[in-house]
Amino acid sequence: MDHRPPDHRPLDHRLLGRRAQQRQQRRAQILAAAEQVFAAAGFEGASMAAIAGAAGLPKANLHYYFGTKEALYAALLEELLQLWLSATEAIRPESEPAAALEAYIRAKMAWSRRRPQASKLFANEVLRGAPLLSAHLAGGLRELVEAKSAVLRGWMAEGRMAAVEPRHLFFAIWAMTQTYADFETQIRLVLDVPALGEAEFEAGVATVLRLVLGGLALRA
Amino acid sequence: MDHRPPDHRPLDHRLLGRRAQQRQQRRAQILAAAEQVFAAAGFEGASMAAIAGAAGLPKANLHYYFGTKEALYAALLEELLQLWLSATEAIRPESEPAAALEAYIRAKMAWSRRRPQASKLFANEVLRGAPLLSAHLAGGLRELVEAKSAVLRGWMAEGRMAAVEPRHLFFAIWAMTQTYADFETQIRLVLDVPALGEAEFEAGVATVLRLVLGGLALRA
DNA sequence: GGTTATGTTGACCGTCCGGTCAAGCTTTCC
DNA sequence: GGAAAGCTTGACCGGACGGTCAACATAACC
Repeated sequence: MDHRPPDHRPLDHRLLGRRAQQRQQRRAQILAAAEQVFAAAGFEGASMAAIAGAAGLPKANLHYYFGTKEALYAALLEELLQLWLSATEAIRPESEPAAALEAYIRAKMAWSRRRPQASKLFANEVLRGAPLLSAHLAGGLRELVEAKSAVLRGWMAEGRMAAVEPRHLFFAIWAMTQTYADFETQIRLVLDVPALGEAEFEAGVATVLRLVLGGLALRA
Repeated sequence: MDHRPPDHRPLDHRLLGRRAQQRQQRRAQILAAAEQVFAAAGFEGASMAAIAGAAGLPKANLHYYFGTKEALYAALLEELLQLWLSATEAIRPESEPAAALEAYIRAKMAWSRRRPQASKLFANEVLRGAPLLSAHLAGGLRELVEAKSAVLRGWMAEGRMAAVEPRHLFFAIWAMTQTYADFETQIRLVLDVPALGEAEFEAGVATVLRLVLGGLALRA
């Protein structure tokens, strides 16, 4: 039945990697399902059975790959934190302040639009006191904020933007942009629309840009 | 042993109300404990046994007063929603825009400082899609936002503040102020302080005021 | 081809949780 | 004083959940 030629390449990397490849695909499959279920139900509310169902795999298989529910959750969070941190790239000393902040705000808003579950998951974890993430928040995130705050302080010293406490400015931008993912339900109900679409995100971007750029005297 | 004089006032309201009084006190006692536990662990993560322990009562007693866990949670949410809504009182047509918005922002910030658990509880519910609150959000909250948005639109038409979409302005203010309660863990870790105190909230108020008032051209 | 390492899976287990209940206690009312 | 109504509580129940395991399947290696 099988007419493929015999394989004479026992050391071929494509063959050697077959298991590793499947292994990676399974992990990604489980993580994707876990993101949906954890975001919708929270850590406690989500069940391994529900995640297994969403992934189309038996429950015991998840335990084979990740050991425990908590380890699966932690793996997911670490993956998402990388995304979270990467959005600050626009803020560099040689950039124009207004353009850099606008790019940053647009990037965060786009993330809220495209990956709302990821944002919700993150919010949930922080809301609970970040039991699995506090080390990363106190480490990598803090360092990043310090570095980017130094850039903003430089711009302030040069008179290129109003003087504010940069870290609180970040808190404000994070809050305003992530609210369109985390509090999507509330925004949807207040606006009386079935779902947040292009128009709502455009209005959100416009509002956040006006407050941040206007508040920092970056636009007349 | 008991030398108190016999009670000749069978119709006295103070006596008639004794049970009702105790009943109300028990309810408040349970609700206060529930607020702590639900905020710390979320709806699914909280157990009736934990709430009972925090309240210093046997678990069966909670069920006597509230029936089910969900009913207890719903009773708590309704109570908190009233607090939430009452903060908008500062925004009235005859007020000065800058003063009204400043009072509103300070009120919301004060609430984040004094009742962080309540804010977290609310955030948790909305994050989950507001299964028990969507009716109130689509009803009372929406009406209130519409009414207050009309006030802001009036000010804009009179040229007393910059023209923005008022509902999105509310989303931004809610997000920025509540983040000091909901994301307190993250803010604490980034700022590298053991707890958010007077100084941190002052800096937060200053930042939010600058963005909102500056963004709306209400201060030079 | 045979042996070993790696994956897969249904069945099972101990624990915890929301909720119930019956028995007893306290207040109210006559 | 005594009956009725309301409140308190320890003990219990069924179900769901995280996690384990042994048996089996597949791929890798010699």
